[in-house]
Amino acid sequence: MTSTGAEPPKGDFIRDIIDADLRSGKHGGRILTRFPPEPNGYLHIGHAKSICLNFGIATQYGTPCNLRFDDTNPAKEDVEYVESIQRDVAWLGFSFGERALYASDYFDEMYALAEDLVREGKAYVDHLSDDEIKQHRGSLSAPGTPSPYRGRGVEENLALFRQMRAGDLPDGACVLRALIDLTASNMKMRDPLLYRIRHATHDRTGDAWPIYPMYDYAHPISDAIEGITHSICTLEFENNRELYDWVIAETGVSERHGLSRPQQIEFARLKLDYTVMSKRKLLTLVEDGHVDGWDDPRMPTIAGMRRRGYRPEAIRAFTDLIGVAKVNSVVDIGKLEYCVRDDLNWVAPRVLGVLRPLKVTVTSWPAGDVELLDAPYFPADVDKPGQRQVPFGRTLLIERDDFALEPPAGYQRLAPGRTVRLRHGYCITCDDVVVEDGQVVEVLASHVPGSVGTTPAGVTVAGVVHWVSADHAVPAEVRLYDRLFRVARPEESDAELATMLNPESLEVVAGAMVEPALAGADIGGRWQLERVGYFVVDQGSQPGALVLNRTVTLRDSWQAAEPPAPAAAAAREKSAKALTRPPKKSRVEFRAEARLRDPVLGERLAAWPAAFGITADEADLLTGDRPTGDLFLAAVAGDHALAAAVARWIVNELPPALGDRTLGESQLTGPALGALVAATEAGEITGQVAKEVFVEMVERGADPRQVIAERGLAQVSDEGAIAALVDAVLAEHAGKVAEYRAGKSALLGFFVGQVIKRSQGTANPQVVRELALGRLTA
RNA sequence: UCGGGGGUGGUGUAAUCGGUAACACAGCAGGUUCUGGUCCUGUCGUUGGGGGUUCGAGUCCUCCCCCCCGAGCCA
Repeated sequence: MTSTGAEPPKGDFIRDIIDADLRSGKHGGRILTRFPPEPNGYLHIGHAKSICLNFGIATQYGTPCNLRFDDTNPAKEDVEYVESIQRDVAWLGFSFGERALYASDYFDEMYALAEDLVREGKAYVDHLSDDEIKQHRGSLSAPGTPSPYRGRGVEENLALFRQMRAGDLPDGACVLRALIDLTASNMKMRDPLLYRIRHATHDRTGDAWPIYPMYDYAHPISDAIEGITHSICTLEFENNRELYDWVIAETGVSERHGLSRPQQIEFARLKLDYTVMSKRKLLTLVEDGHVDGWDDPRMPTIAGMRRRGYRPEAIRAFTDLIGVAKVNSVVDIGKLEYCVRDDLNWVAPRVLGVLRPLKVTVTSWPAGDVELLDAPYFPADVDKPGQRQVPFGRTLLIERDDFALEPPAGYQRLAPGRTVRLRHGYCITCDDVVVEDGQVVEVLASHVPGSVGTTPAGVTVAGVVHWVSADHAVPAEVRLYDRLFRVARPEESDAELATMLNPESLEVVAGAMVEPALAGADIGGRWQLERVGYFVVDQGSQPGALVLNRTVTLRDSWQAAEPPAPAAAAAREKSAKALTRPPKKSRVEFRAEARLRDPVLGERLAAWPAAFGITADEADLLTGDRPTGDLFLAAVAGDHALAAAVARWIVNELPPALGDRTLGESQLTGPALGALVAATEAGEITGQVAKEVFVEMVERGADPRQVIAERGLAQVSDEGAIAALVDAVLAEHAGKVAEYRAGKSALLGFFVGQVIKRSQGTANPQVVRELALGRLTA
């Protein structure tokens, strides 16, 4: 059993970063996250992922998580949304302190900081129109050109900005732009807009502001003011990170508040099969009447899922299940459904209800007689108390699908002459049927006396079916929901949204009959109709007019054979963008150009393969710049016998050891490298030790011979010494030895690794391998 | 190299330093069962491709391929 979400959250790359920051004391040991929705729509399952991430981290590290509305664009935002968002976050099970926060609370400080930027010459007022600004921004491959207003003096800029703020200027008259770099390859850095004029009434600040900050300005400042440490957002903001850092650095906002600077971290947003996630498309569905509002049970909104009967526990379990990463991916909706079933299984009482009734007359049962049968609300494996009584009489209703005149192979239900168990009741045998217009309209059956709770000897039941007593059952309207779209990836298609909708996403069943226990069911109550599915009592349900929404079907391994999974149908066409993308210049070409500029490099490329016995590929890599080649020459010195090995070291081991450093910044010298390679080639040290020493040579100019001598790193090839280590390791891992002998030969690497580790890397790996192999096969 | 980010079974996510490719979903085959539910068991994957370094590569080097994001006064 799983469910209840008591398991510790899985680790992910974001938590790894946080743990590392905690260890290094980067934020003075503080952790603070935030969830920053714009109140311009309802929250959906994708937001739930972000909410569970941010609030989940907060819970895990024992810190708060801020709910902050990014309310910087009054034209699009509405209080209806801020209310729904707070309701949804709370429903998901998270609290956000005393109250929600608002970016608009920081408008004063944002403005003051912007004035400072102007004063420092880091921002200017631009009068270009939006079209002109676009033109001047250049393109992905062409640099931008300065606006004629870019060189304006500080005083003039300040006066103009104050006019903007005072409301003296009409919408669109001008904007405040950061003065950064119009040639930046990151378009976000080409003098981004900071403020625009909007004479609009804001839900919270009213008419106090005729100007509003842009996201790229407001967001980092809001984070910094609140002391957010890890500002988690989705992948499409990767390009914004440079600007995020610029705003925080240039305004000095963190320092002004005595706080560490927040770090933006991006993760892949959630995509789900058979639905759409963009607010615009969801809004279209609502506005065009394809669904019944934001909380339509087919909607992927939190409100929709709530009305569908999902519990927050299931949604949290789902977000745990799918994890967090930087890879764009599409989660199949079956995983969500799995989580919902796995959750409901433990909490939903079982009752009987028939969607499409077929009349059964128990001819052996006296008319008017009613027996009350005890029926537990939960099966034994759920182990929860509670039971009710279900009335049994002469006239019953069973599911139309549970009777077949000609049962197909494997059919475990009622058919002429067959006996089935009525769940919690008697076994009945079909004796005859009444047919009208080719349709079976009634089954005539006889009950097996004494078959309640036990199956009498000699009776063979074909299966168990659900039923209700016709005289006692309660009518219900049952709404069967299915996936909203019939195509797996509607958002990747150019087709009209409406044409991709699943016409069977909602089927209203009018004539359903459920057992009397459901008559007074509370709104929001979750039930399992046995063998049918999980249901929730709809908010529109009334006494005498019961309405049930199907939350999710039961897993059905019987019908599963019918609908084949259309997995392959989701084949994607190459994107138009990818087709027009210009080919990238490769590193080969880059090195070739360097050699064109510097003839010496070209000469080296031509001469070295023959001169030193190295491959053409190695020569290519060695001759892309001077320092690399110089290092090679210095290391080889006069000893050409070492040349090939030196080349391999420089090609394969130098880049990772260097990391972000350039060769010039490292402490590595040619003679030292030559000595290391010589020692390695001579078998004085193992390759592993050599790599470790190499790192120290790069980092602090260590002398290889000295390090080897001082630390006793000489290679050990003595079989006796190694054998002792091998035996010790094998003895310690007797279980794995058995696995190895049972055929798991990949374990050899594990044993070798253990022995080498134990020898501090000095054991001759070939000898270790041979000895280990010998012992294991002995 | 326009810049940035990615590529592990059908799906999602893992894999300390280079040392057993793991967990879950789905699928398939069984078992248990008064729900064709639950539960249990088994089964299915060598990491986008080539080359290289290494005793050993998902992990390091290299070449190639593919995908995503970026030119809103949206967020």
